[in-house]
Amino acid sequence: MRVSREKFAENREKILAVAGELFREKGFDGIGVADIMKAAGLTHGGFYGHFESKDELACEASKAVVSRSLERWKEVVDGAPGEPLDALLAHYLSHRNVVEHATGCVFAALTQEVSRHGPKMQSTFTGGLMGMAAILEEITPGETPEERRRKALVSLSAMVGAVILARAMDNPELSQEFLAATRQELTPTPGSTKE
Amino acid sequence: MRVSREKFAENREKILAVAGELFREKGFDGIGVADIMKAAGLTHGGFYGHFESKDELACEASKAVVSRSLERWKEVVDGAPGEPLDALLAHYLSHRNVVEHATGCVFAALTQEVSRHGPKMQSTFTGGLMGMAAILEEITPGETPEERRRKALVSLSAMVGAVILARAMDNPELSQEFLAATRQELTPTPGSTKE
DNA sequence: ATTATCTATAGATCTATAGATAATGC
DNA sequence: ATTATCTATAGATCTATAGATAATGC
Repeated sequence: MRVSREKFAENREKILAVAGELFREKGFDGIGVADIMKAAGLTHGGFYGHFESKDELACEASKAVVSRSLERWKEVVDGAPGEPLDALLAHYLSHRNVVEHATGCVFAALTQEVSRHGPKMQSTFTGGLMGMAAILEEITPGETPEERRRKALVSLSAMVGAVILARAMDNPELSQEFLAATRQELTPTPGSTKE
Repeated sequence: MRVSREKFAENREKILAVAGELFREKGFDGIGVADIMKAAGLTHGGFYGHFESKDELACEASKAVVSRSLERWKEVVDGAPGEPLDALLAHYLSHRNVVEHATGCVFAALTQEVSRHGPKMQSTFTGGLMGMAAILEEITPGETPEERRRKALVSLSAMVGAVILARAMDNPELSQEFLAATRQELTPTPGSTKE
């Protein structure tokens, strides 16, 4: 039951896409190769023609999702009608990003597992997070580059942290409170350089 | 090879202590019952005399670690020579908390897995995080209770977020930069109510 | 007699591979 | 002939249990 070269490449992309969602939803250790392949509409055994191991899939799928996430941030910032930082905060600190684990922020879903998965995974996440920090630096007010860099790292920590904590809450009001508080505190006061 | 009532209780505590460390180090799905029992110096089969299931152990071990973590925060705040918030930031945003996963902050280690482990686990983490937010509220400057509550939730998000992101970095300088930036930005400017 | 622990194992699940199958592309 | 996928399975690991063992505590 061989398929064409083109279909082969298509199947690989499908596996990556499905894995990107299932890993975010259930964690790297929470989903197996067989179930990923089933979700992709393929058989378990076919997997090893595409990837050497589950670990390689985890790295490739993460790289793809991190990369797409960074592009999305750039789109939001570039397409913002008003203040880019306001648009980014509204985009990221959303109800959707709290409840939709499979398609939500990869950093809010998988960062805690990264240090357990070796240097390749760490460098993928480091690259992604530094890309996001660079975007924040550009749109964050501050008197010096150092101050903007500092605020960018703290905003990034607070944004990802707020979504992670919001996801752990046992009631939606508290989740919402984390989002609203973070959005308000990270929004610069107009007419003031000091936050 | 029965042991005394007292030793039985001691064994249970040992299992909880060892599980608390191994879960933080390897994640709930990254360590098995057999290895936890071996680390506690007991046999695999003996486990089910102490706990009904691995899930019950995960809940009990989390509850214990969360509770101890909250007590530690209170100690740090109550025993601070100067500003309590400075002491808490120094305590939490430390190199130790980035590299020592097994004995470091349980929220920085396991929060992302909480939503996948049912309502009992969620309520344990919610309770712990709300306790920490309450401590922060008391020591955070602000003109109204609402402002202090808001700042407490954002500080908590930024603190936990910074440690989580610092742990994912592939080089120690960036880890340190997350800690230093967060510590500096969350420290209130003296003589100003507005941060 | 009760009970905490141990040995041994059932049954499920997971990663990875071997060999068969069948369609592609030279 | 090559190669992408499928079926089937090996081998490891994991949770949970059954039954034996031996020390405690009435």
